[in-house]
Amino acid sequence: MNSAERVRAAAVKLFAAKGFHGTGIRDLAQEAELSSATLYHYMGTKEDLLVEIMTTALRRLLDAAGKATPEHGDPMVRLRTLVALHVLAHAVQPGETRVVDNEVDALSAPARARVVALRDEYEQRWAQIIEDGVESGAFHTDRPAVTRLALLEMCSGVARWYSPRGPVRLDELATHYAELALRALGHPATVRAEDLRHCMDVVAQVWDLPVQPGN
Amino acid sequence: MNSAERVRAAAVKLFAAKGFHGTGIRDLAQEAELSSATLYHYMGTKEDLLVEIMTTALRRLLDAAGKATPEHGDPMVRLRTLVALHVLAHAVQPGETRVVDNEVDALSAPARARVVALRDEYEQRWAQIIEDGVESGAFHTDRPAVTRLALLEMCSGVARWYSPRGPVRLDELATHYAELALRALGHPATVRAEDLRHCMDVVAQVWDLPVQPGN
Amino acid sequence: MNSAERVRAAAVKLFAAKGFHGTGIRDLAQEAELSSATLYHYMGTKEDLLVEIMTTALRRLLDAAGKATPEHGDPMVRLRTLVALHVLAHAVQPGETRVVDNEVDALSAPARARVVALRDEYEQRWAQIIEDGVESGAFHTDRPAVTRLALLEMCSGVARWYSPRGPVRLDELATHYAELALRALGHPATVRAEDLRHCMDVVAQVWDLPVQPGN
Amino acid sequence: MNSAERVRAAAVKLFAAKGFHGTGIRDLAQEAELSSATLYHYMGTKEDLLVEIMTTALRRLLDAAGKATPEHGDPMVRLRTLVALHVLAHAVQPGETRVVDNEVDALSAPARARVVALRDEYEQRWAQIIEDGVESGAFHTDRPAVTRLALLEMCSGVARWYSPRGPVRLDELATHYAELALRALGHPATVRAEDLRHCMDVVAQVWDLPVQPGN
DNA sequence: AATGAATGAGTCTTCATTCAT
DNA sequence: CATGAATGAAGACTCATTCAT
Repeated sequence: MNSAERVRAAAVKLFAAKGFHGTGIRDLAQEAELSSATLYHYMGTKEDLLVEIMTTALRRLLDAAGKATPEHGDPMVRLRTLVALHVLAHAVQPGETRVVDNEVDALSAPARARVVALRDEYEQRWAQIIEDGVESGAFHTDRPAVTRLALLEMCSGVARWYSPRGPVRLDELATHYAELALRALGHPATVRAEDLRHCMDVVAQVWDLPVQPGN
Repeated sequence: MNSAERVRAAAVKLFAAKGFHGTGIRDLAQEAELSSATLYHYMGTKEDLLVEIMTTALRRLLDAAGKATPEHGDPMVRLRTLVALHVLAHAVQPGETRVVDNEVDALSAPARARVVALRDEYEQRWAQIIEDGVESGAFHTDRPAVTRLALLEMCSGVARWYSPRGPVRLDELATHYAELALRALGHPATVRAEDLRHCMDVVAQVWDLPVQPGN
Repeated sequence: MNSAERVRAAAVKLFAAKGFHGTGIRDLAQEAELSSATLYHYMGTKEDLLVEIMTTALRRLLDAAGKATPEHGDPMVRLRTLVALHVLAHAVQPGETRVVDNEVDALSAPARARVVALRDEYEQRWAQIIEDGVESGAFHTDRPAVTRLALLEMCSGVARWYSPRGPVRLDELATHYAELALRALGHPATVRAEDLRHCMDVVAQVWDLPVQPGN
Repeated sequence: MNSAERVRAAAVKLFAAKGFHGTGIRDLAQEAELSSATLYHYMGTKEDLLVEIMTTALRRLLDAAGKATPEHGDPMVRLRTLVALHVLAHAVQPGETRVVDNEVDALSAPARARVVALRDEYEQRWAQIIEDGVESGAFHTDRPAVTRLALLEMCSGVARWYSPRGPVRLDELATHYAELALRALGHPATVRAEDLRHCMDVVAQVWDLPVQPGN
């Protein structure tokens, strides 16, 4: 890992653990094993670093969502895929996603606008799928917007507690959440690991993970 | 509202909006309409203020949970009550709960230990009810711990988006979430507003809210 | 002299001696006998301090010019008065005027615009008098604009070398420069100290100087 | 223009425009289109660069003064020549002269001593000519030292406003200032462009300018 | 009860300069 | 000849906190 990567990794780790305002430039320097002046060879301002982390994470998520879920088709299939994708993304890069979820308020107005636009674009996918499913009679909920927010929060929460060293494998996690979401939407289907194979492949590709069968 | 209350309210608002580290003593003073020196008549250190806010919020939640849900009895009833309580608490005092959820890392070690102990005590109630429900056959989930965390995150998320000025009334919100939770646990029951009457009374009492029928 | 005044005096002294960029906040603090943090009770930013010094100095000069020289009347009388005023101002507050003359480039664009506007307003007085004198035949110069700039630079230069502890008294200085200027404009008049009495009174009043006869 | 020259030109431009302390090594590098590390192939320290610019400019001025004005002879002729030379030097290399005039305070003590010695040597020429003129009855002033300083400031000021793209040609400028100076010294002579021919030739030679008749 | 004044330690960031490549 | 990488010191400015009044 070179210096630039070390800086970025340090920022993700510390911003996630202590928050943007709780992380000093000296903390970053120490974590990246550089002097605080050298840090500035590899970054603009501290905020630039935050923006870069956030936009990269969100772009990857959007990219993965585009690759994993078709625009049209069975809402149940699309939803379970999107849920699995979201959960896996949060389990696989908990640092980045915690930063995205918690530090939006630390951004200056123009940067915040850009980040929020990306996030809204992503959430629109959820809204569309739920709407389609309700229309087709696959999903049952009398407050689709509330349900969408509830499911999003439920899935994002994974980043706050999941550990790959715990007893739950990634495919189990994804399967479980996909099923929770379908149940919450009043859909009777059961989700099996093989239903999410393509989704896991996309995740492995977008986030440069070694394919680990049974993970 | 007297000075001491204004300080507390300012802290809740700003800690929730900008984070503990993102909020300066001068911000607090301005929000509370006091000089920064005067602030120190009504508080100890900035961290003391944070600790007080967190422990008060958690104690109230525990208190309310004790009053609203019996130790034993039908797990379905207990769960829907606890979910409703949790959701209402987060909707009614979003500032406090966001602080509790987001700023634990800002605490020094000893203070953090105390706060986490309270939070664990509260979460243990969720664990117990889910365990009881699974044992009795009321709930169906093969990963009770995962499900518990998923539901908790889902319900806590309310503090991040709910607004009393939006189209969703509090009783609708509570009912909706209670039903989402039961569905996720594989329970067929439907939840109606009158099922949560007692719970709403407890909330109104514990958080000193005027009882607003139809809210 | 209270703290706020000490800060201002320190800034004038050091900005004049070492330039704005050459003066550190710590230099100011040391000169004002305050800690560098305490400095910020009495000022905004370092640039605010500079702007305040400049605008105050220019406003005083404009004020004095308004009081000492009539809008109309004999150009020779008006010119010798304005020259004397300018020279005295530069001799009496050399720090302020050196800052005004040398540090305009250190200002940010909006602040610079304001300061330059004041300076232009002042220089317009010179232009008007010279124009009037040329028109009336009192002055002779085939490049009034060049002559104006030459005289202004000549007079402003006083701030760079004059010392009240030297052999030249203030009234001698003013008389001498007034005569130099009239000669340069091809006017035969001789200037005597009593011609400048009113002008010196205005200076004493605008800059809060004790009236020192024979100075 | 090679790299070394580009560095020097960048320094003159930026030191003149923003001051020594207001100019960073990175500014110089950008202006010279080099990396900041490469800069150090062509210079010693930043201060060395400043000293070199100052001493070169002053040496040229001294050199030109030696070539243009005889040690003895008619004070009027010598003065008008020296004034013309000074004005032309300041008009032709305004950057260098502004640096010399404004940045002496930025020098360390030993460097300052050397630069000031050169400047004093040059000013001594002015003093000598004025003294000779007063003695011979050609000039009339009761404060020769004050007059000398006034004239020097007047002439040096040219560097602060003259532009070759304006309406005033160099020979006009020189003629005008020479006449202003003579008038200020009470001398009745009129100065014509051809009186300064030799002086302009010397300037063209010392500063490597293409001889542009009518400039 | 309230606050203006004060500050040491801290903030993020830039400085001029060096050096291995 | 050229430069990316590196840094200790310094830059301006803010921090949470205390205390005399």
